[in-house]
Amino acid sequence: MTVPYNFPHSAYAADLQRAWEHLAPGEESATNVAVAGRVMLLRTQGRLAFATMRDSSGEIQLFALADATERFEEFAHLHLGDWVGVRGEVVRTKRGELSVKVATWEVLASARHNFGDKWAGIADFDLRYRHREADLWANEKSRASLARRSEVVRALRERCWAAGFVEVETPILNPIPTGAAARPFVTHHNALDSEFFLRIAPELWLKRLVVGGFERVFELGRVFRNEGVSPRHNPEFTMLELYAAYWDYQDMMSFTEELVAGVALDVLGTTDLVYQERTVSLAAPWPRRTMAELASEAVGEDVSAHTPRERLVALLDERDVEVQPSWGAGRCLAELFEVSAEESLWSPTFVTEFPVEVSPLARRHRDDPALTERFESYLVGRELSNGFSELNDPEDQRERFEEQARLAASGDEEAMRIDEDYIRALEWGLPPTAGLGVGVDRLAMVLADESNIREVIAFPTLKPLRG
RNA sequence: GCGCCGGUAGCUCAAUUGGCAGAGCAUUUGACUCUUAAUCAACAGGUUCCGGGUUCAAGUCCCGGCCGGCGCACCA
Repeated sequence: MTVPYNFPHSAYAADLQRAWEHLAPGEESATNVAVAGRVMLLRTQGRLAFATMRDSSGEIQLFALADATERFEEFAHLHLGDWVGVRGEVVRTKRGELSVKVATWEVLASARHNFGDKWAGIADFDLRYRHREADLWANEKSRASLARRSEVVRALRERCWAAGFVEVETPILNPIPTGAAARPFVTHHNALDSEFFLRIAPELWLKRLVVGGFERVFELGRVFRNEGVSPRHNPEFTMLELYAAYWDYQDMMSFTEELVAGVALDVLGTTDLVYQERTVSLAAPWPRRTMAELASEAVGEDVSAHTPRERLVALLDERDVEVQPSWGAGRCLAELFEVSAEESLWSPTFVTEFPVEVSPLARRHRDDPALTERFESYLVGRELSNGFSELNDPEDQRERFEEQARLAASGDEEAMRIDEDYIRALEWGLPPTAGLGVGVDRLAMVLADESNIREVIAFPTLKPLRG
Protein backbone atom coordinates (compact mmCIF):
# COMPACT_ATOMS: atom_id res chain seq x y z
CA MET A 1 0.00 0.00 0.00
CA THR A 2 1.25 3.45 -0.89
CA VAL A 3 1.12 5.92 1.95
CA PRO A 4 1.48 9.69 1.60
CA TYR A 5 4.84 11.42 1.82
CA ASN A 6 3.50 14.11 4.12
CA PHE A 7 0.38 15.17 5.92
CA PRO A 8 -0.59 18.82 6.41
CA HIS A 9 -1.25 18.65 10.12
CA SER A 10 -3.05 21.56 11.79
CA ALA A 11 -3.80 20.62 15.40
CA TYR A 12 -2.73 18.53 18.37
CA ALA A 13 -5.19 16.56 20.46
CA ALA A 14 -4.46 18.35 23.72
CA ASP A 15 -4.85 21.77 22.11
CA LEU A 16 -8.26 20.79 20.72
CA GLN A 17 -9.35 19.42 24.09
CA ARG A 18 -8.43 22.74 25.65
CA ALA A 19 -9.83 24.98 22.91
CA TRP A 20 -13.20 23.20 22.76
CA GLU A 21 -13.58 22.43 26.43
CA HIS A 22 -16.96 24.17 26.53
CA LEU A 23 -18.46 22.64 23.39
CA ALA A 24 -21.72 21.05 24.56
CA PRO A 25 -22.64 17.39 23.93
CA GLY A 26 -24.12 17.02 20.47
CA GLU A 27 -22.79 20.41 19.39
CA GLU A 28 -20.70 21.00 16.27
CA SER A 29 -17.94 23.60 16.10
CA ALA A 30 -18.08 24.44 12.38
CA THR A 31 -14.27 24.30 12.55
CA ASN A 32 -12.29 21.90 10.42
CA VAL A 33 -8.93 20.53 11.53
CA ALA A 34 -6.33 18.03 10.37
CA VAL A 35 -5.00 15.76 13.09
CA ALA A 36 -2.65 12.80 13.01
CA GLY A 37 -1.60 10.07 15.37
CA ARG A 38 -2.01 6.42 16.22
CA VAL A 39 -5.30 4.57 16.54
CA MET A 40 -5.14 3.22 20.10
CA LEU A 41 -8.70 1.89 20.42
CA LEU A 42 -11.44 1.22 17.86
CA ARG A 43 -15.14 0.76 18.55
CA THR A 44 -17.27 0.01 15.53
CA GLN A 45 -21.01 0.24 15.73
CA GLY A 46 -22.57 -0.74 12.42
CA ARG A 47 -22.61 2.40 10.35
CA LEU A 48 -20.64 4.35 12.96
CA ALA A 49 -17.12 3.91 14.24
CA PHE A 50 -15.24 5.53 17.09
CA ALA A 51 -11.47 5.48 17.33
CA THR A 52 -9.31 6.81 20.13
CA MET A 53 -6.35 8.51 18.48
CA ARG A 54 -3.22 9.46 20.39
CA ASP A 55 -0.57 11.94 19.35
CA SER A 56 2.39 13.36 21.22
CA SER A 57 0.14 15.74 23.14
CA GLY A 58 -2.70 13.48 24.22
CA GLU A 59 -5.79 11.77 22.89
CA ILE A 60 -8.87 12.68 20.90
CA GLN A 61 -11.70 10.57 19.54
CA LEU A 62 -12.22 10.10 15.83
CA PHE A 63 -15.90 9.82 14.92
CA ALA A 64 -16.60 8.15 11.57
CA LEU A 65 -19.98 7.75 9.94
CA ALA A 66 -20.83 5.68 6.88
CA ASP A 67 -22.74 8.65 5.47
CA ALA A 68 -20.04 11.26 6.10
CA THR A 69 -16.69 9.50 6.07
CA GLU A 70 -14.90 8.47 2.92
CA ARG A 71 -13.96 4.77 2.69
CA PHE A 72 -15.92 4.08 5.89
CA GLU A 73 -15.59 0.30 5.71
CA GLU A 74 -11.84 0.62 5.45
CA PHE A 75 -11.77 2.99 8.42
CA ALA A 76 -13.78 0.51 10.47
CA HIS A 77 -11.12 -2.09 9.74
CA LEU A 78 -8.12 -0.08 10.92
CA HIS A 79 -5.71 -1.93 13.20
CA LEU A 80 -4.84 -0.78 16.66
CA GLY A 81 -1.55 1.02 16.30
CA ASP A 82 -2.07 2.30 12.75
CA TRP A 83 -0.99 5.88 12.12
CA VAL A 84 -3.75 7.94 10.51
CA GLY A 85 -4.13 11.48 9.27
CA VAL A 86 -7.69 12.78 9.53
CA ARG A 87 -9.50 15.89 8.33
CA GLY A 88 -12.88 16.87 9.66
CA GLU A 89 -14.98 19.02 11.93
CA VAL A 90 -14.46 19.30 15.66
CA VAL A 91 -17.65 18.06 17.34
CA ARG A 92 -18.73 16.74 20.69
CA THR A 93 -20.73 13.52 20.53
CA LYS A 94 -24.10 13.08 22.21
CA ARG A 95 -22.33 11.13 24.93
CA GLY A 96 -19.98 14.06 25.51
CA GLU A 97 -16.70 12.96 23.91
CA LEU A 98 -14.82 15.64 21.98
CA SER A 99 -14.16 14.22 18.52
CA VAL A 100 -13.01 14.93 15.02
CA LYS A 101 -15.84 13.91 12.71
CA VAL A 102 -13.88 12.18 10.00
CA ALA A 103 -14.50 13.52 6.50
CA THR A 104 -11.33 12.48 4.70
CA TRP A 105 -8.50 10.40 6.08
CA GLU A 106 -5.40 8.50 5.15
CA VAL A 107 -3.36 5.68 6.59
CA LEU A 108 0.08 7.18 7.28
CA ALA A 109 1.65 3.92 8.41
CA SER A 110 0.25 0.55 9.31
CA ALA A 111 1.28 -1.35 12.43
CA ARG A 112 2.26 -4.92 11.70
CA HIS A 113 2.80 -5.77 15.33
CA ASN A 114 0.48 -4.94 18.19
CA PHE A 115 1.28 -2.67 21.09
CA GLY A 116 0.48 -5.10 23.84
CA ASP A 117 -2.67 -5.71 25.77
CA LYS A 118 -4.81 -2.60 25.44
CA TRP A 119 -5.41 -2.56 29.18
CA ALA A 120 -2.25 -4.13 30.67
CA GLY A 121 0.21 -2.81 28.09
CA ILE A 122 3.60 -4.52 27.86
CA ALA A 123 5.07 -5.79 31.12
CA ASP A 124 7.99 -7.88 29.90
CA PHE A 125 11.17 -5.90 30.65
CA ASP A 126 13.11 -7.52 27.86
CA LEU A 127 10.50 -6.52 25.28
CA ARG A 128 10.06 -3.06 26.80
CA TYR A 129 13.78 -2.23 26.68
CA ARG A 130 14.64 -3.95 23.42
CA HIS A 131 11.66 -2.37 21.67
CA ARG A 132 11.18 0.89 23.50
CA GLU A 133 9.21 2.21 20.52
CA ALA A 134 6.43 -0.22 21.38
CA ASP A 135 6.79 0.33 25.11
CA LEU A 136 6.29 4.06 24.69
CA TRP A 137 2.85 3.52 23.18
CA ALA A 138 1.89 0.63 25.42
CA ASN A 139 2.85 2.23 28.72
CA GLU A 140 2.11 5.88 29.48
CA LYS A 141 4.56 5.80 32.39
CA SER A 142 7.46 4.99 30.07
CA ARG A 143 6.79 8.01 27.92
CA ALA A 144 6.28 10.23 30.96
CA SER A 145 9.60 9.23 32.53
CA LEU A 146 11.59 9.84 29.36
CA ALA A 147 9.82 13.15 28.84
CA ARG A 148 10.72 14.05 32.42
CA ARG A 149 14.35 13.26 31.74
CA SER A 150 14.30 15.58 28.75
CA GLU A 151 12.90 18.37 30.92
CA VAL A 152 15.62 17.78 33.51
CA VAL A 153 18.36 18.01 30.88
CA ARG A 154 16.84 21.16 29.46
CA ALA A 155 16.57 22.79 32.89
CA LEU A 156 20.16 21.91 33.76
CA ARG A 157 21.41 23.37 30.52
CA GLU A 158 19.36 26.55 30.79
CA ARG A 159 20.47 27.15 34.36
CA CYS A 160 24.11 26.68 33.42
CA TRP A 161 23.74 29.10 30.54
CA ALA A 162 21.97 31.57 32.82
CA ALA A 163 24.88 31.40 35.28
CA GLY A 164 27.31 32.33 32.54
CA PHE A 165 28.73 28.88 31.79
CA VAL A 166 29.81 28.20 28.21
CA GLU A 167 28.81 24.81 26.83
CA VAL A 168 31.70 22.93 25.28
CA GLU A 169 32.42 19.50 23.84
CA THR A 170 35.56 17.56 24.59
CA PRO A 171 36.91 14.30 23.17
CA ILE A 172 35.20 11.01 23.81
CA LEU A 173 38.11 9.12 22.25
CA ASN A 174 40.99 9.55 24.68
CA PRO A 175 44.57 8.27 24.59
CA ILE A 176 44.45 7.96 28.39
CA PRO A 177 41.33 7.22 30.41
CA THR A 178 41.34 9.69 33.28
CA GLY A 179 39.32 12.02 35.45
CA ALA A 180 37.72 9.29 37.53
CA ALA A 181 38.43 5.92 39.08
CA ALA A 182 36.90 3.46 36.67
CA ARG A 183 37.72 0.78 34.13
CA PRO A 184 37.44 2.04 30.55
CA PHE A 185 36.18 0.68 27.25
CA VAL A 186 39.02 0.21 24.80
CA THR A 187 38.91 0.78 21.06
CA HIS A 188 41.36 1.23 18.23
CA HIS A 189 41.88 3.86 15.56
CA ASN A 190 43.04 2.20 12.36
CA ALA A 191 44.66 5.10 10.50
CA LEU A 192 46.50 6.31 13.59
CA ASP A 193 47.15 2.72 14.60
CA SER A 194 46.53 3.76 18.18
CA GLU A 195 44.63 2.48 21.14
CA PHE A 196 41.92 4.82 22.41
CA PHE A 197 39.70 4.72 25.47
CA LEU A 198 36.14 5.98 25.65
CA ARG A 199 36.15 8.74 28.22
CA ILE A 200 35.30 7.91 31.81
CA ALA A 201 35.03 11.66 32.58
CA PRO A 202 35.69 14.90 30.68
CA GLU A 203 37.35 16.47 33.70
CA LEU A 204 40.90 17.12 32.55
CA TRP A 205 39.89 18.52 29.16
CA LEU A 206 37.49 20.94 30.80
CA LYS A 207 40.13 22.23 33.20
CA ARG A 208 42.46 22.73 30.24
CA LEU A 209 39.79 24.99 28.76
CA VAL A 210 39.81 26.98 32.01
CA VAL A 211 43.60 27.27 31.66
CA GLY A 212 42.84 28.55 28.16
CA GLY A 213 40.66 31.32 29.54
CA PHE A 214 37.13 29.92 29.46
CA GLU A 215 36.42 30.89 33.05
CA ARG A 216 33.09 29.04 33.28
CA VAL A 217 32.57 25.94 31.17
CA PHE A 218 30.23 23.00 31.24
CA GLU A 219 29.73 19.82 29.30
CA LEU A 220 26.62 17.69 29.32
CA GLY A 221 27.51 14.39 27.80
CA ARG A 222 27.90 10.69 27.84
CA VAL A 223 30.66 8.95 29.74
CA PHE A 224 31.48 5.26 29.59
CA ARG A 225 32.58 2.96 32.38
CA ASN A 226 33.30 -0.69 31.91
CA GLU A 227 31.60 -1.83 35.07
CA GLY A 228 28.65 -3.83 36.30
CA VAL A 229 25.10 -3.16 35.20
CA SER A 230 22.52 -2.65 37.92
CA PRO A 231 19.25 -0.82 38.55
CA ARG A 232 21.41 2.23 39.30
CA HIS A 233 24.22 1.77 36.77
CA ASN A 234 24.31 1.83 33.00
CA PRO A 235 27.67 1.39 31.25
CA GLU A 236 27.11 4.66 29.40
CA PHE A 237 25.52 7.43 31.39
CA THR A 238 25.14 11.17 31.24
CA MET A 239 27.23 13.52 33.29
CA LEU A 240 27.05 17.25 33.73
CA GLU A 241 30.49 18.59 34.49
CA LEU A 242 31.21 22.24 35.07
CA TYR A 243 34.13 24.37 36.20
CA ALA A 244 34.18 27.90 37.55
CA ALA A 245 37.38 29.91 37.91
CA TYR A 246 37.78 31.86 41.15
CA TRP A 247 35.38 29.61 43.09
CA ASP A 248 36.30 27.16 45.84
CA TYR A 249 34.40 24.07 46.91
CA GLN A 250 32.20 26.01 49.32
CA ASP A 251 31.09 28.25 46.45
CA MET A 252 30.47 25.17 44.34
CA MET A 253 28.33 23.53 47.02
CA SER A 254 26.17 26.65 47.06
CA PHE A 255 25.85 26.52 43.29
CA THR A 256 25.04 22.80 43.38
CA GLU A 257 22.17 23.05 45.84
CA GLU A 258 20.70 25.99 43.96
CA LEU A 259 21.06 24.18 40.65
CA VAL A 260 19.36 20.97 41.79
CA ALA A 261 16.60 22.74 43.73
CA GLY A 262 16.12 25.06 40.75
CA VAL A 263 15.79 22.18 38.31
CA ALA A 264 13.13 20.63 40.55
CA LEU A 265 11.27 23.94 40.53
CA ASP A 266 11.57 24.24 36.76
CA VAL A 267 10.40 20.69 36.15
CA LEU A 268 7.98 19.96 38.99
CA GLY A 269 7.17 23.43 40.29
CA THR A 270 8.26 22.43 43.78
CA THR A 271 11.29 21.26 45.74
CA ASP A 272 9.13 18.97 47.89
CA LEU A 273 8.81 15.61 46.27
CA VAL A 274 7.91 12.03 46.89
CA TYR A 275 10.44 9.41 45.87
CA GLN A 276 9.49 5.76 46.09
CA GLU A 277 6.75 6.65 48.58
CA ARG A 278 9.07 8.66 50.84
CA THR A 279 9.10 12.43 51.02
CA VAL A 280 12.26 14.37 50.29
CA SER A 281 12.91 18.10 50.08
CA LEU A 282 15.51 19.49 47.72
CA ALA A 283 15.26 23.02 49.06
CA ALA A 284 18.58 24.80 49.65
CA PRO A 285 20.64 25.01 51.75
CA TRP A 286 21.70 21.41 52.24
CA PRO A 287 23.57 20.31 55.37
CA ARG A 288 27.38 20.17 54.97
CA ARG A 289 28.90 17.37 57.04
CA THR A 290 32.44 16.12 57.01
CA MET A 291 33.09 12.53 56.08
CA ALA A 292 34.85 12.02 59.43
CA GLU A 293 31.81 13.33 61.35
CA LEU A 294 29.37 11.09 59.51
CA ALA A 295 31.58 8.03 59.80
CA SER A 296 32.13 8.72 63.50
CA GLU A 297 28.40 8.96 64.15
CA ALA A 298 27.77 5.77 62.22
CA VAL A 299 30.41 3.67 63.99
CA GLY A 300 29.95 5.22 67.43
CA GLU A 301 33.49 6.44 67.99
CA ASP A 302 35.67 9.26 66.72
CA VAL A 303 37.39 8.38 63.48
CA SER A 304 39.20 10.53 60.94
CA ALA A 305 41.97 10.40 58.37
CA HIS A 306 44.32 10.69 61.36
CA THR A 307 42.96 7.67 63.20
CA PRO A 308 45.60 4.93 63.29
CA ARG A 309 45.16 2.69 60.28
CA GLU A 310 44.97 -0.42 62.49
CA ARG A 311 41.87 0.91 64.25
CA LEU A 312 40.14 1.72 60.94
CA VAL A 313 41.04 -1.71 59.61
CA ALA A 314 39.50 -3.30 62.72
CA LEU A 315 36.28 -1.34 62.20
CA LEU A 316 36.20 -2.40 58.54
CA ASP A 317 36.82 -6.02 59.52
CA GLU A 318 33.79 -5.84 61.80
CA ARG A 319 31.78 -4.82 58.76
CA ASP A 320 33.17 -7.60 56.54
CA VAL A 321 35.08 -5.23 54.27
CA GLU A 322 38.14 -6.81 52.73
CA VAL A 323 40.95 -4.30 53.30
CA GLN A 324 43.66 -4.14 50.64
CA PRO A 325 47.28 -3.81 51.83
CA SER A 326 47.70 -0.71 49.65
CA TRP A 327 44.96 1.19 51.50
CA GLY A 328 46.13 3.92 53.83
CA ALA A 329 44.11 5.49 56.62
CA GLY A 330 42.40 7.87 54.19
CA ARG A 331 41.10 5.12 51.94
CA CYS A 332 40.01 3.14 55.00
CA LEU A 333 38.03 6.12 56.28
CA ALA A 334 36.32 6.55 52.92
CA GLU A 335 35.41 2.86 52.83
CA LEU A 336 34.12 3.03 56.37
CA PHE A 337 31.93 5.99 55.47
CA GLU A 338 30.55 4.17 52.44
CA VAL A 339 29.57 1.01 54.26
CA SER A 340 28.26 2.64 57.42
CA ALA A 341 26.76 6.03 56.58
CA GLU A 342 26.15 6.46 52.87
CA GLU A 343 22.79 4.72 52.52
CA SER A 344 21.23 6.64 55.39
CA LEU A 345 21.63 9.98 53.59
CA TRP A 346 18.09 10.28 52.27
CA SER A 347 17.61 14.03 52.24
CA PRO A 348 20.20 15.96 50.26
CA THR A 349 23.47 16.23 52.16
CA PHE A 350 26.97 17.38 51.28
CA VAL A 351 29.70 15.08 52.54
CA THR A 352 32.92 17.09 52.71
CA GLU A 353 36.67 16.91 53.41
CA PHE A 354 37.55 13.71 51.58
CA PRO A 355 40.94 12.15 52.31
CA VAL A 356 43.64 13.11 49.83
CA GLU A 357 44.28 9.44 49.14
CA VAL A 358 40.94 8.96 47.36
CA SER A 359 40.95 12.37 45.64
CA PRO A 360 43.86 12.56 43.21
CA LEU A 361 42.55 15.63 41.36
CA ALA A 362 41.30 17.66 44.33
CA ARG A 363 43.20 20.45 46.01
CA ARG A 364 44.62 19.84 49.46
CA HIS A 365 42.56 21.24 52.30
CA ARG A 366 43.76 24.66 53.45
CA ASP A 367 43.67 23.47 57.10
CA ASP A 368 44.74 19.84 56.85
CA PRO A 369 47.06 18.38 54.19
CA ALA A 370 45.68 14.86 54.76
CA LEU A 371 42.32 16.03 53.44
CA THR A 372 41.06 17.71 50.29
CA GLU A 373 38.51 20.42 49.66
CA ARG A 374 36.19 17.89 48.10
CA PHE A 375 32.49 17.17 48.54
CA GLU A 376 29.96 14.71 47.29
CA SER A 377 26.24 15.30 47.52
CA TYR A 378 24.01 12.42 48.51
CA LEU A 379 20.31 12.12 47.79
CA VAL A 380 17.94 9.22 48.55
CA GLY A 381 20.91 7.24 49.81
CA ARG A 382 22.89 7.56 46.59
CA GLU A 383 25.67 9.74 45.34
CA LEU A 384 24.34 12.51 43.14
CA SER A 385 27.30 14.80 42.57
CA ASN A 386 31.00 15.20 43.22
CA GLY A 387 33.02 18.38 43.29
CA PHE A 388 36.07 20.08 44.68
CA SER A 389 38.47 22.92 44.74
CA GLU A 390 40.64 21.88 41.81
CA LEU A 391 44.21 20.85 42.36
CA ASN A 392 46.13 23.47 40.38
CA ASP A 393 49.68 22.85 41.62
CA PRO A 394 51.51 20.91 38.88
CA GLU A 395 54.07 19.43 41.28
CA ASP A 396 51.45 18.18 43.71
CA GLN A 397 49.45 16.85 40.73
CA ARG A 398 52.49 14.94 39.51
CA GLU A 399 52.98 13.40 42.96
CA ARG A 400 49.31 12.39 43.07
CA PHE A 401 49.54 10.77 39.64
CA GLU A 402 52.70 8.95 40.72
CA GLU A 403 50.89 7.62 43.75
CA GLN A 404 48.09 6.46 41.43
CA ALA A 405 50.69 4.78 39.23
CA ARG A 406 52.01 2.89 42.26
CA LEU A 407 48.47 1.70 43.00
CA ALA A 408 48.04 0.62 39.40
CA ALA A 409 51.32 -1.29 39.59
CA SER A 410 50.04 -3.08 42.67
CA GLY A 411 46.99 -4.26 40.76
CA ASP A 412 44.39 -1.50 41.19
CA GLU A 413 42.66 -1.53 37.81
CA GLU A 414 40.85 1.72 38.50
CA ALA A 415 43.85 3.82 39.45
CA MET A 416 44.60 6.78 37.20
CA ARG A 417 47.58 7.04 34.91
CA ILE A 418 50.08 9.86 34.64
CA ASP A 419 48.85 12.41 32.14
CA GLU A 420 51.90 14.48 31.16
CA ASP A 421 49.89 16.72 28.86
CA TYR A 422 47.64 17.65 31.73
CA ILE A 423 50.54 18.42 34.06
CA ARG A 424 52.02 20.62 31.34
CA ALA A 425 48.65 22.40 31.06
CA LEU A 426 48.70 23.10 34.79
CA GLU A 427 52.20 24.54 34.36
CA TRP A 428 50.66 27.23 32.18
CA GLY A 429 48.55 28.20 35.18
CA LEU A 430 45.10 27.11 36.35
CA PRO A 431 43.57 29.84 38.51
CA PRO A 432 41.74 28.86 41.69
CA THR A 433 38.85 26.86 40.27
CA ALA A 434 36.06 24.66 41.56
CA GLY A 435 34.49 21.82 39.61
CA LEU A 436 31.32 19.77 39.78
CA GLY A 437 30.05 16.56 38.26
CA VAL A 438 26.37 15.62 38.44
CA GLY A 439 24.92 12.22 37.56
CA VAL A 440 22.13 13.35 35.27
CA ASP A 441 20.43 9.96 35.06
CA ARG A 442 20.39 9.74 38.84
CA LEU A 443 18.80 13.17 39.10
CA ALA A 444 16.26 12.24 36.44
CA MET A 445 15.41 9.08 38.39
CA VAL A 446 14.60 11.09 41.47
CA LEU A 447 12.52 13.66 39.60
CA ALA A 448 10.70 10.94 37.64
CA ASP A 449 10.22 8.79 40.75
CA GLU A 450 11.86 5.81 39.07
CA SER A 451 13.89 3.18 40.94
CA ASN A 452 15.58 1.70 37.85
CA ILE A 453 17.98 3.85 35.82
CA ARG A 454 16.79 2.10 32.67
CA GLU A 455 13.45 3.84 32.98
CA VAL A 456 15.09 7.21 32.31
CA ILE A 457 17.32 5.95 29.48
CA ALA A 458 15.54 5.48 26.17
CA PHE A 459 17.75 2.60 25.04
CA PRO A 460 19.61 1.13 28.01
CA THR A 461 22.57 -1.15 27.44
CA LEU A 462 21.39 -4.73 27.05
CA LYS A 463 23.19 -7.94 26.45
CA PRO A 464 22.96 -8.67 22.71
CA LEU A 465 20.86 -11.69 21.87
CA ARG A 466 22.75 -14.64 20.50
CA GLY A 467 22.30 -18.34 20.01
C1' G B 1 31.55 -11.70 37.86
C1' C B 2 28.56 -14.35 42.06
C1' G B 3 23.63 -15.58 44.38
C1' C B 4 18.17 -15.86 44.31
C1' C B 5 13.88 -15.71 41.15
C1' G B 6 11.69 -15.87 36.35
C1' G B 7 10.78 -17.02 30.68
C1' U B 8 3.63 -20.75 28.50
C1' A B 9 -0.45 -17.95 21.90
C1' G B 10 1.20 -11.29 19.04
C1' C B 11 0.20 -8.98 24.44
C1' U B 12 -1.44 -9.83 29.78
C1' C B 13 -1.70 -14.15 32.49
C1' A B 14 -3.72 -19.44 34.16
C1' A B 15 -2.54 -24.79 34.17
C1' U B 16 -3.75 -29.09 41.45
C1' U B 17 0.85 -34.36 43.11
C1' G B 18 4.47 -35.30 36.86
C1' G B 19 -1.44 -37.09 33.73
C1' C B 20 -5.58 -34.29 27.10
C1' A B 21 -1.79 -26.74 27.14
C1' G B 22 -6.36 -22.68 28.64
C1' A B 23 -8.68 -17.58 29.33
C1' G B 24 -9.04 -12.27 28.26
C1' C B 25 -7.29 -8.78 24.76
C1' A B 26 -5.20 -8.33 19.75
C1' U B 27 -5.76 -10.67 14.67
C1' U B 28 -9.66 -12.90 11.00
C1' U B 29 -15.18 -13.34 9.83
C1' G B 30 -20.17 -11.72 10.93
C1' A B 31 -24.16 -8.42 13.67
C1' C B 32 -24.95 -3.51 15.44
C1' U B 33 -26.44 4.67 13.75
C1' C B 34 -23.42 7.83 19.92
C1' U B 35 -19.32 4.18 21.56
C1' U B 36 -15.62 4.98 25.95
C1' A B 37 -11.01 -1.39 27.76
C1' A B 38 -18.09 -0.75 23.54
C1' U B 39 -21.10 -5.21 23.23
C1' C B 40 -22.60 -9.98 20.99
C1' A B 41 -21.39 -14.43 17.85
C1' A B 42 -17.81 -17.49 15.32
C1' C B 43 -13.03 -19.02 13.31
C1' A B 44 -8.02 -19.29 13.92
C1' G B 45 -3.77 -18.94 16.79
C1' G B 46 1.56 -23.22 20.63
C1' U B 47 9.21 -25.81 19.13
C1' U B 48 5.56 -24.07 26.88
C1' C B 49 13.24 -19.67 25.67
C1' C B 50 17.14 -23.40 23.54
C1' G B 51 19.78 -28.30 24.03
C1' G B 52 20.20 -32.78 26.69
C1' G B 53 18.39 -36.27 30.64
C1' U B 54 14.88 -39.06 34.10
C1' U B 55 9.90 -41.22 33.35
C1' C B 56 4.63 -45.23 30.77
C1' A B 57 3.95 -39.83 30.72
C1' A B 58 7.58 -33.39 31.51
C1' G B 59 5.10 -26.55 30.93
C1' U B 60 5.96 -29.04 35.75
C1' C B 61 11.65 -32.97 37.96
C1' C B 62 17.40 -33.02 36.87
C1' C B 63 21.89 -31.01 34.00
C1' G B 64 23.89 -27.37 30.57
C1' G B 65 23.09 -22.87 27.80
C1' C B 66 20.52 -18.06 26.38
C1' C B 67 17.89 -13.68 28.06
C1' G B 68 15.72 -10.80 31.95
C1' G B 69 14.32 -8.98 37.16
C1' C B 70 16.25 -8.32 42.06
C1' G B 71 20.37 -8.62 45.54
C1' C B 72 25.82 -8.61 46.21
C1' A B 73 30.40 -6.73 44.19
C1' C B 74 32.18 -2.32 41.32
C1' C B 75 30.84 2.49 40.71
C1' A B 76 27.79 7.77 39.46
